[in-house]
Amino acid sequence: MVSTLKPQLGANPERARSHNKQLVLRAIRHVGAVGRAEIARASGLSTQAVSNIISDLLGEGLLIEQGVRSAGRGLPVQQYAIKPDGGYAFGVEVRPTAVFTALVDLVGTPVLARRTPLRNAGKSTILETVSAQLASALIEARISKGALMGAGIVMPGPFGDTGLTGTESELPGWNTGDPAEIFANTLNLPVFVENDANAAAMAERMNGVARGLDDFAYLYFGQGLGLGLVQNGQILQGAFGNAGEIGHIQVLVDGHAVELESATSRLSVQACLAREGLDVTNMEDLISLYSSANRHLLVWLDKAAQALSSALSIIENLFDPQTVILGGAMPDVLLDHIIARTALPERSVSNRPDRVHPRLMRGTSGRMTATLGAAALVLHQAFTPTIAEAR
Amino acid sequence: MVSTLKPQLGANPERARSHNKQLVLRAIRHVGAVGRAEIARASGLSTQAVSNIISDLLGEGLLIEQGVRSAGRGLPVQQYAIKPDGGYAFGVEVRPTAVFTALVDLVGTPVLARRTPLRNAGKSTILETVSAQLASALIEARISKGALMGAGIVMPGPFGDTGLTGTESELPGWNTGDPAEIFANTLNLPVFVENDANAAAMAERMNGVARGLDDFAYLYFGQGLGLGLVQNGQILQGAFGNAGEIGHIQVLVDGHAVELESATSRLSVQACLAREGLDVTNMEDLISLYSSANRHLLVWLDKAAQALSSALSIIENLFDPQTVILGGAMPDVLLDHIIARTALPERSVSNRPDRVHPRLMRGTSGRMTATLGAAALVLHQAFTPTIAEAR
DNA sequence: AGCGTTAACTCAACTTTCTTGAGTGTTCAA
DNA sequence: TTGAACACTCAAGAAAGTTGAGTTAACGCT
Repeated sequence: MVSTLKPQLGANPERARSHNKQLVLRAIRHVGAVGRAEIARASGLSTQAVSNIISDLLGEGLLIEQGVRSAGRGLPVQQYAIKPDGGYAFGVEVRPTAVFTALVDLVGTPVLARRTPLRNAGKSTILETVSAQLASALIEARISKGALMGAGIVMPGPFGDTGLTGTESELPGWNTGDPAEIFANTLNLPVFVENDANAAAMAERMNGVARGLDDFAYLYFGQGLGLGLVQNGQILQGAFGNAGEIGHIQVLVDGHAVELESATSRLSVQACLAREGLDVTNMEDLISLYSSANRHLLVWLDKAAQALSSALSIIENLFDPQTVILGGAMPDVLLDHIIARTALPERSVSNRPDRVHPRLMRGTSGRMTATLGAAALVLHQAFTPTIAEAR
Repeated sequence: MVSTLKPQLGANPERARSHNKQLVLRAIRHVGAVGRAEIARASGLSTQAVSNIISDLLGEGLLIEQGVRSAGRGLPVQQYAIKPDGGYAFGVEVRPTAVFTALVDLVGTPVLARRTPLRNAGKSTILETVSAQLASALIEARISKGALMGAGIVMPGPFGDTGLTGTESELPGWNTGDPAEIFANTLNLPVFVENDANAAAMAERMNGVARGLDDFAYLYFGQGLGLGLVQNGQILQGAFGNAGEIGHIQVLVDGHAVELESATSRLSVQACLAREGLDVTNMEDLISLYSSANRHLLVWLDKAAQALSSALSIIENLFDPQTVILGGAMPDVLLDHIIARTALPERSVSNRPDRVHPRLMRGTSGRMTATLGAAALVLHQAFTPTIAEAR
């Protein structure tokens, strides 16, 4: 009867300070090196307040002084930058056969990255493996656990019991309990869980082609095809955390309606080439097929581009993003080929003359994208002001 | 070279207070009547802080005492509620042939609503008409201008120069300058501009079936078909304010790909019936055709439901909303018919057993939906905490 | 019926953090 | 050479939150 109040944070001095700290960090990260006055103007705070906050952050080892810049008249600007070893983030990508882990510093540079095969895909095996990898990563990088700000975990979605469960690539045993909580308890760290596409999008935003973009979409070629949506600088998660399940929508290829994922994904290209007797298991195989201009691969690429054009129309018209990024487990040359061949829909809100970004861009590809993205989730959190965050 | 800092507000005492005030108002609005302790728990503020804020809000005439409720042990709760005449919002919907206006009180109850025909669709004519309507509305309702919190304006999108311009129903002369600013200067009020679908979605969230929902989609039957997306309680606007342009995406009807809007919109049903020699100009005509079970109308409804099923699959899988609402310029009986006939996609993240809301619901329909939604934009703003709002 | 427990709310003192305004040092331009 | 522009610091003051003790009212156990 009594509808419960959704918790949302009020502002008290402590939270205000924390909010402002993150605001300052974000501003410094955004431009690499800035002075206090500029931050003050952008944030609506007094220079004094910014000065105090920066001196705090220096004390916490999150910032370093970064020389002076004399900009026209007046006292030269004392600039500050993020201190790379001010903190670290642990990124984990869980797959049915292996766990990928990476350690990333505060500016997003990978310190180490590793692939660990799994004996089995059981929940406890995964938790043990991740724990062990975290411990050994800390030792290898000579970092204290206190310097770890958190862990990002990439797991195959969708989460919970949906109409899409029962499909391939699922991990058993994770439908009960909140994965984030389970990992948080095991690792004793703040944990953020996302799917591969969302994580990849954040990686791109932290240190890739989407740097500084607040509204974009990321199409992630994985086992299937995932969509990561960033709106206003935040990942769009949906009511139950399953937004971006684009793989199952219908698109047109050669006049026929097919599931998008069946035309553009790693499984799709493997299946297509397997029908022609070609056994492709890794990215190198694909690259060599492409460099030899394999006809079947080119046909597949053409169909993938067609499917993508439909998908692009939907994404652009529904989200009106600054750009759409393509990346993931697909060689760069193939992504570039697809991008070059994808017809940019004319009837689209994105077809505007005053664009500054291309409508379709290639992001970081390769096996570690999502893992680094997992770590990027932690960094994102560290650089995002907290008050008024609803969840 | 120097990338500019995106302004984002830091927290100072003044803004913290304003944030907290809105938080308290929102909490009270959400449940109708609450006590201070409960708000304190939900917001993470002390009861003392909430008490102080409430006494402020009482002084400003935004709240009224709402009796005591004895809930178990302890001192009975002194409850508070929004004071209806604590403020008013003006809603405007601009169409090429007429301007719709409405005055709404702080709890969302319409005080008056009106349709004013336009001599022409020129910019100055519109501005004059809206100004005049605002003035006369204040007089008629005996409200001082000071009690007006702002104006919401609904205008046909998309905004700016896109691949979709040059189509029907546009207003000339609004592509230069920011419409919000122009109206704000003319009316001398805070102004919020949105398209019809977004406004309707907010109306539904304020006082309709989406009350209390933070993640949902609203399909608005207007001239065409628009999609209003609410994510985390906020309208999803996209990078250039044109998100939700769903009318032009391709869907399948009887195995053929067509533009969604050509199968489900007012223009579509009019065109379809006109081909059969039936001239339908208003909702009453449609209702009588429906009650006489007109074959052509039933065929159209069937196709609309088919198209909608495709659209629903896309919306659900991309946004993972709590529910999808149908409303707008279409009679309730027709909306209900369409909803009953729309196949709910099985392969959808929304097809989950633990749902609490239906996947498809009917919202408020009728000519004034978007106009009331325009006013709801103002209310929404009044009830939304401000710190960390990025735009 | 009496009395201890529970819970909402208030009062007054205290704390945190921000702002303000005066003052310092550096640079550029007239 | 001088003054304006600008970044930054210092110290005092102001705003808004928290804390802890005290008050009041309802419930429930004896």
